[in-house]
Amino acid sequence: MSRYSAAEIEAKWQKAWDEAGIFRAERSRDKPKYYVLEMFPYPSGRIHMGHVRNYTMGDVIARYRLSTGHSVLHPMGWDAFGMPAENAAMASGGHPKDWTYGNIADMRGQMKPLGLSIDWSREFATCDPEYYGQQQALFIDFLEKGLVYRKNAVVNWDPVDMTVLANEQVIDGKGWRSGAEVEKRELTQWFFKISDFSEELLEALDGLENWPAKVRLMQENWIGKSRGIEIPFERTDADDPIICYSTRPDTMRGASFIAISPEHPVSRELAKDKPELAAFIAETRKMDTTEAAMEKAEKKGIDTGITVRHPVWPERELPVWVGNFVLMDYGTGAVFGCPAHDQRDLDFARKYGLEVRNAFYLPGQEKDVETEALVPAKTETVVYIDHFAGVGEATSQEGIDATIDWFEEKGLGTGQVKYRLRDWGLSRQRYWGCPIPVVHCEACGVVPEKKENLPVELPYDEGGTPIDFSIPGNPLDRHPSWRDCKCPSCGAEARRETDTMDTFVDSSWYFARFTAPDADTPTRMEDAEYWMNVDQYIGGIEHAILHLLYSRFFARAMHICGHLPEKAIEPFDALFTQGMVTHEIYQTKDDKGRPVYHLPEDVTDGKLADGTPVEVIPSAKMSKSKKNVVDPVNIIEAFGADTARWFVLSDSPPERDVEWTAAGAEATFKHLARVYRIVSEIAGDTSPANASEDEALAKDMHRAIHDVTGGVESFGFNAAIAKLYGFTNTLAKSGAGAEAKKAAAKVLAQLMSPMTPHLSEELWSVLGGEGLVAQERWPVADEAMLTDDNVTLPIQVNGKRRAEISVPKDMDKAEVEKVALAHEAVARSLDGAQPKKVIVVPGRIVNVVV
RNA sequence: GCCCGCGUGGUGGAAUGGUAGACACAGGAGACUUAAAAUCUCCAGGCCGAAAGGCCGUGCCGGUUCGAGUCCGGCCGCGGGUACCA
Repeated sequence: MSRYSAAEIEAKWQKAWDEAGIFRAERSRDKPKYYVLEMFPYPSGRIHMGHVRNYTMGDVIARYRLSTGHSVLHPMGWDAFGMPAENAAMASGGHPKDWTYGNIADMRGQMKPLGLSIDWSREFATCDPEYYGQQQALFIDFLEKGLVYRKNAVVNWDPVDMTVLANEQVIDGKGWRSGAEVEKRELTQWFFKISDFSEELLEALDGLENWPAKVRLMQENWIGKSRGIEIPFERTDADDPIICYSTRPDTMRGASFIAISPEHPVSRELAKDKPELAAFIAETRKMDTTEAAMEKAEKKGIDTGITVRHPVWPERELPVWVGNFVLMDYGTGAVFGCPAHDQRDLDFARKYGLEVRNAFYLPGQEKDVETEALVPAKTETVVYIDHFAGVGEATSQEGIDATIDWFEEKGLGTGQVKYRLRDWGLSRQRYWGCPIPVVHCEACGVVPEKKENLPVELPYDEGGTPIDFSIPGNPLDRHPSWRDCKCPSCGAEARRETDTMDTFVDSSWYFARFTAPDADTPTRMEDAEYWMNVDQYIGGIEHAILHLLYSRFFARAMHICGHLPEKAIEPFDALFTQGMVTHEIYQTKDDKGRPVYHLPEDVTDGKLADGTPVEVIPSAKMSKSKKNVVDPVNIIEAFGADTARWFVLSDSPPERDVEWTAAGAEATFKHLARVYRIVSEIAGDTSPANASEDEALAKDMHRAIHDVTGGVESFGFNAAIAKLYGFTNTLAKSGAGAEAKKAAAKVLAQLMSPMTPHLSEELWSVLGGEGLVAQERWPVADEAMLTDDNVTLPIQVNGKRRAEISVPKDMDKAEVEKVALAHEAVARSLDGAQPKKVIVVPGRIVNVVV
């Protein structure tokens, strides 16, 4: 008997699968299809444990479906455009294209030893001109259907580097490289009309039954449907009213000011003659553009000096303020402030000495708001104070509805349904992305490139001179031979659009492209018809909103343009969001108390070489800066892919984070070596049959089939693996005859095969199995073998467990009650008291209530 | 700030509202061995107790229920997202 050599076994079986070509996805008339997809990786250059976990989970599903007789599509590609490639080129010379394709080759090389059941013939990268050319064709189709348009929008502008910054590149309001204070700048940019689909994207969430409820809820909140009202407030100094939007118009009595956005036309107009207002607006332009920064920033405002009339009590004049917290993008860019019923308004009012006036009280608590705003839930009952529509005691929702009705009847306002979801700005002022295929012509305006001229390919150099990425800004802007072109419509001199597309565009339709990666149109209908939808999509929870929402929009838009069948407008039938892989970090503090991280190999017995004690912090997200990255390549070299695969599946439920531990990996290897040993022994066993032992083993085997199958189908991989440990232990100790043991061992090899495919092939062949276990039909549990004649019932007295009885499984309730009450431990704990009630849950529990 | 999660032994975790701690790691005891490694067997939530057994226990406080890790309300801590990181 030889010992378990992962390296040998894994190379051998990967070659066998390759030669048999069993993972090539083929359309089949007589097999059901199954499309399993993991979110494709960004080619950073190294695979990490998170990738191993993600792709192993997908592989378990893909291999399981292969063995249940499906025609499986399990592809892999690269989300290859993006900032890091440009940053690398900026930092160390070189070209984003070379950097990216080099990384792809490296990562493919690191990934292949994992033994994933991927159809590599379908591989593509989003930076392949064949891919982004089709994306440009989609853009032109979207343009034709009115799904894309141009408007102005603000970006982060670095005034020193003269370049647009991503939010990530803005640190504490300053440019990450220049350190200059970042400004907002307005540019004309392209937008997808995703907001036209707000209602549809919201409603369709209900149908996504196999998505996590939390993801659907996050998307629902993101789309943010609200019913409110637009109310014009008459200006005392001018004709045009200021229209405010409110979802809580029932608080109207408490309105004490109105606040408008710094971008509001009225703000701009008034700023012309008011330098201090202009200065305030300029100041707000220095803020981060992120929502988090805006919300957390101190709420500031400035009195414009103008006033408006309260729409219900026109004698009340309300001051108009410009507030840095009012968003121009949402509603009308103007709100009325009701300090008594909104904490932010209250803080604002206290700061600037504005009036605080209640619109309602809580029943029986008639007191005015002082430091804490009274913000009732919509279902909560309040007592309105001289409500104009005569509402007294009512829930807030009733108050809101009555208010909206009253305003509409009087013609003082218009009920409105609004969505928080904004249109998707796709323009990026960067090189390494998909060029937006339009041309700007002085005579014809914005003209789409002709489809026969696609792809509009990124220039690699400029007339043989390499592009210089060390100069900040978009190199396409200073690339005349690419930028200057002829108008596709009139042929006059024109300028190519130099903005490229957001990388979210690339990842919004790749799943569709995988169904026909060689097609000379974005998709090929017959392939899309066969393979769509993705039956199981797997990826990180960090994509719960943007990527998934954009993909849902894209699928709809592609359907409208005839690139996807109607059934594919919700492209992902089932979604699973997996957790991260974490690892402990080794930390000391420098003399200023800042953390310093250390590599594991520099730490011995909790100390550095110089004796400094090191603090060990568990469960930190793996990152280079924290020096806690475990490279899967090292693990595969030391223990083999099967060990890495088994470990990332075994130690935590898939939706939760898993902590990588060296000890855990070693223990996994020992376990796999043990299975190899046990099965090798069984293969040479000749013991005679033993009826009762054979029967007992068979029962355990069917139980294992049942539990492992259930685990694999419901993403209970860790639970499935626990069952496999149990079944291995039973098999090792079983006194059954050789035939029964061999049968059980073959089933063990099959049940393990989605997780440890190489070892399973080896076990299968050692046991004399024919062909590849990867192609073997998945075993089916015999229901009759799963039940026992007797059940063990715990007996509780007042909810505390006191005894246990074993009774026939079909014994009737009265009989069970009798047996339970007769139990000595129950009698002791009753201590002569008469039970008030006895609850018997058949097959579950008995509870005696005293 | 706002939205969404998560919190169970020394550790990772298991548990359709029904015996909390399956399975595994680390640990302890033993077998085998000249010895070590490897392997095998057994023990193991905490406290009290010789044992039988008892009490406590799923982040904290409260509620619903015959029964709550699980459902509801309120806190605390951690994580993800927050529209130009992918």
